[in-house]
Amino acid sequence: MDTIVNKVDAKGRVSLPSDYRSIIKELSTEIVCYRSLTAPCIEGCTEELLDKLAADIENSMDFFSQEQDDLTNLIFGDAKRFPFDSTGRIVLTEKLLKHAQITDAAVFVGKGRKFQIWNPENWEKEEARIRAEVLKNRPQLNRQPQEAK
Amino acid sequence: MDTIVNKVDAKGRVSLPSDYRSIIKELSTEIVCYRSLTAPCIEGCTEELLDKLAADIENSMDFFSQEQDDLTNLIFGDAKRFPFDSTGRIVLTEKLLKHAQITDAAVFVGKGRKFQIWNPENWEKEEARIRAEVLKNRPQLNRQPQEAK
DNA sequence: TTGATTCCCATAAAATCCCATGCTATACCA
DNA sequence: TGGTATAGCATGGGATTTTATGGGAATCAA
Repeated sequence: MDTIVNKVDAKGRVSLPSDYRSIIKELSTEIVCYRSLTAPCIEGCTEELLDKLAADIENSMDFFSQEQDDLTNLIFGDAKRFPFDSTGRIVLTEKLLKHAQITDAAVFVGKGRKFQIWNPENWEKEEARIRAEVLKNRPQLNRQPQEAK
Repeated sequence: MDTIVNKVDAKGRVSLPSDYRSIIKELSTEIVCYRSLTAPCIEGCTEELLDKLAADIENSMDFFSQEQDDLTNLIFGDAKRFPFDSTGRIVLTEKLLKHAQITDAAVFVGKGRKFQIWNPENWEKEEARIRAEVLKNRPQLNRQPQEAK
């Protein structure tokens, strides 16, 4: 999936890029979005994926554990269904937009079975950071001679 | 399922958020609420889920244990049905409101197949606590650069 | 009767739907 | 090859419907 920039209008509406939509549409007509735990962006996925995550949590821990309690609170307390209409738009909430610092434009970034929505400038920086990180950790990928330390 | 803040009026009435309602409505027009065992909040779910919870408790513990007895007594002794009217409101009892320290506003927090109702300030603190806790226990989730050396 | 609880209606605000428009990429034809 | 028609998409604006919430009437209980 490509990274795509779409406008966010005054009502908070964004078109879900059609590539993203068509993948989901086989299953349903809605996605689930929540604030990323680790980055200033929105994450989106299908409800199936979220259900699976919940089931994994339930199975991997003691049923009455504090940790499980915390995780389900965090995930389901934040996640919300976003049905998209016939023109393919969803309406993001204030909470999500604020977390991702999105005002009038949003970048969709594919991440396998989920995707992220970023403020365009933030994504630019993040992408640069990721590139630098990858090159640092895997120098064999870098076909340029290593001049700098 | 999101977290949603609604007002509690002088009669103790609260609107059950429509997202919550629509999920339940397929089955019935009422929910079951009880005081959380572990937190200063109200828990709510369908009657079906409560039955399942009871079965889980029985399976996960010695059938004759004092512990199981205590747990089932606590939960079922407390649980009460709350039908919601045509406008989607329920009327919470003094006992529940007091336990959750709720006066004039209540936040609904989704929790998978059940949900919790909190005093807004208490939830804010709880959410912060959970986020910190989860990030601490799962450092691999934390992609923030490690500045300290 | 009095106090409390339940039901019903009214309203404002917010969420949702629908249609119109312009753009872009692709296909098709000369 | 170049030019044009076409279909799909993103986007804007307005109309419609839902939802939350307040107040009051009706019902029930003590």
